[in-house]
Amino acid sequence: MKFSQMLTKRFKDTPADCQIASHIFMIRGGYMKNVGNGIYSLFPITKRITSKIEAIMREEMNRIDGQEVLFPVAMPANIWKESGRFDAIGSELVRFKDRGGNDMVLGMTHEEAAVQLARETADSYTQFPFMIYQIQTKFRDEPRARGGLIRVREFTMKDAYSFHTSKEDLEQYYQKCHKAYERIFARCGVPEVISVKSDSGMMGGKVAHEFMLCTPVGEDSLVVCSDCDFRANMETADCIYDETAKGAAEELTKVLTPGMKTIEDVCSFLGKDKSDSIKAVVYRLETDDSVCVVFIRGDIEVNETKLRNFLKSEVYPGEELDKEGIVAGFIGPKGLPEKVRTVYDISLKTRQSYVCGANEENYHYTGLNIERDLGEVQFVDVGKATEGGICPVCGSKTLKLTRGIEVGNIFQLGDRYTSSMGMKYLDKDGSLKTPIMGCYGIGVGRLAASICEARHDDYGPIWPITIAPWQVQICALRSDDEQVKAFADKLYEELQDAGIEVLYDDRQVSAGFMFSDADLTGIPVRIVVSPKGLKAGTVEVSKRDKSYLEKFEPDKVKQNVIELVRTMVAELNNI
RNA sequence: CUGGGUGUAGCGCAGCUUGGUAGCGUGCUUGAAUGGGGUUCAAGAGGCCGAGAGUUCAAAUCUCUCCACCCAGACCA
Repeated sequence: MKFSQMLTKRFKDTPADCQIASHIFMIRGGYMKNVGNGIYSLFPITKRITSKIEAIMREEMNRIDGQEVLFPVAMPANIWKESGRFDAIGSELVRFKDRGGNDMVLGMTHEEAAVQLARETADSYTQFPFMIYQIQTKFRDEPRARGGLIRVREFTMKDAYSFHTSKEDLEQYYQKCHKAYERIFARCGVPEVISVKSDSGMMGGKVAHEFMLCTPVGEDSLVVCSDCDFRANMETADCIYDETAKGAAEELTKVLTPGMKTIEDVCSFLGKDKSDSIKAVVYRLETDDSVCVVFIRGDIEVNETKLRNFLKSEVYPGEELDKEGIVAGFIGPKGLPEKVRTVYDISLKTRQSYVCGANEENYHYTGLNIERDLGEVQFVDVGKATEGGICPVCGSKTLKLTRGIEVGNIFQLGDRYTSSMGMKYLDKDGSLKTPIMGCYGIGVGRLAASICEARHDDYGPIWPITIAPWQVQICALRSDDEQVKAFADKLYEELQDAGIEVLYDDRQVSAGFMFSDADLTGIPVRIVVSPKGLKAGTVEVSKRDKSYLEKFEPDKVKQNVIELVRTMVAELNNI
C-alpha cells in the first residue's frame, strides 16, 4: 500500500475525548472514526489488524476441531423467549418489531442461535462432541461505552459453542479451549494474558474463566497470589481471614459517641483499629423491596457480586435508611429490629470483641462478643479481598490487587440453554438425553485496543508483527530524488513479490513528519531510504521498538529484511 | 440510571462576565524556499457558534427546555 493513497488522517493534537493510550493513538493515528456513542467505523489500517487477529483465531479454533458457521445479527425473539432471556435481560438487549409486528432482537451473544441451529441437526450421540464458532457483529446497548474500542456497543466477536454428552467431556474440551486461547493471545503478541476464575453473570453455569490483560486502565479488579497460581476476579475471589489473633473478650459497654457516624470517626475516638469494629452496610433488595443490613469488619469492603449471588437478588446500596427503625450511622447487630434481614460476613469471626453501633442516636457499643451477645449467627463470605490478604489456595499472605481488561472468557454452561430450548439426542441405550454446552468468546476490537494499550511508547503503538497492519514500512525521504524513488519503488515491488506486507511512504513530506506518522502506524520493521544514505552506500533498517538498527548495502536490504520478518513472525508463532 | 464536566471550522481552543452577526493554532488548497524527528513564508477555501423556545431594536453571549459527548459510579458474554 502506498501511504499517499491510504484513506486515513493523523492528528497532532490529543483529542479532547480520549483518556487512555490506545484510544488516543487510535484516534490520532487515524485508525477509526466515531460514528455515535460506542459505535465506530474502522479505517483500512485497523481492518487489517482485526483481520489478522481473526485469522489467528480461525486457525486456533480449527485446530481444536471447531467448525465455522454464521448466525444472524437480527433474529426473531421467539428463541430468546424459549431460553427465557428475552425477559431476563435488561435494555442492553436491543428489541424491535418487524413490519409484521413480530418481536425481534439484535444478537448480543448467540447461545440461542447455536442451540437453534444444532438441536434438530445433532440428534444422535454419535455426532457429539462438536464445536461451532463464528466471527461476527454483536450489538449490546451498553449503559456506558468508553475507552475507544475497549468498550463499545457494536463490535466483532469470535464466539464458540461446544456440545457434549457428559460433564467429563465438557471439562476436557474446556481445558483444550483454554489452551487454544493461551495460544491465540501468545500469537497475537500478548503472552502475558492470564486467566482468572470469574462470576458467570447472565450466562448461567458454574465454571467460568476470564482472560485478562493486566493494566491499570482495566475495568476489572483482579486478585492474584504472588506465591501460587491462584488468580480470580475480585467479584468471585474467596476470602480467608486470620482467626488466631482474636484478642481478649471485653465487657459489653454502651458509650456516647456524639455525631460519629463513620467507622473512622468512631475508631479514632475510641482508640481502636478499624479491624476491631463492625461496619453496617444497608442494601435494598430488588426481589421483595426489603432492606438487608450487611455486617462486616470495619476494614473490609462489601463485595456486591457475592452478596447478590448469596441473596439471589439484585441489591441497591444505601437507600431508605429511615424505614424499619434503622438509625443511620449507628447501626449495629445488637438491638436491631428483628424484621430487618441481616448478613454476617466471615471476617467477623476474627475478633472476640468489637466496636459497633448501638441502634441509638449517638451511641455505640464496645466489647461486643458475637457468640455471647447475639447467639449463633450464620457467617457468609461477602467481603472483598484485600492487598496482602490470605490466599485461599496456598494460605500465605501474598494476595495482590491489580486491574485488567477482559479480552476473552470461557464458560461451562451445562444444560442452561439445551434444556430450556428442548435440545435432545438419542443415546446409545435408546433414551432421550439433553446435551450440555460450553461457550467461549473473544472480542476482536477490544483485543486489538488492549494490545495497543500493552504495546506502545510515547509516540504510538508498537504492533506485534503477527497482527501489525503491515510488516514493513518503507520511508522514502525525499521521494522527489530520482535515485531514492527508483530504489524505494523497486524494493516495494520486490518485498511484496516475496510475500512481505509493505506500507510504502512515498509522500513528499519532511523527515520529521514522516517519522512521526510512522510511529503512529506502529509497523514493526522500518526501512529508511534517503539521498544521504544512498550516497554513502547504505539503507537503514530498524525495529519500531528501537531494539534493532542496522545499515545494509542497498542490494542486501531485501534479503535481510525478509529474514528479519520471518524470524520475528516465527518468534511469536512458535509456541 | 446517579453525580460532575463539555458542546464555537476536520482536530485542539479563545470569545460569553459587561448582547452589536466570529477569531487563533493546526489540518486542507495554491505558489516559493527547505530537506534525518511534526521546517519556513505568502495567498486562499472552509462555520444555521449542539437543537428548540423566550427576553431584546439586536443573542455564540442572558433565561428556560431538550439533545449529544466525556469522566466517576451503577450495570455488563
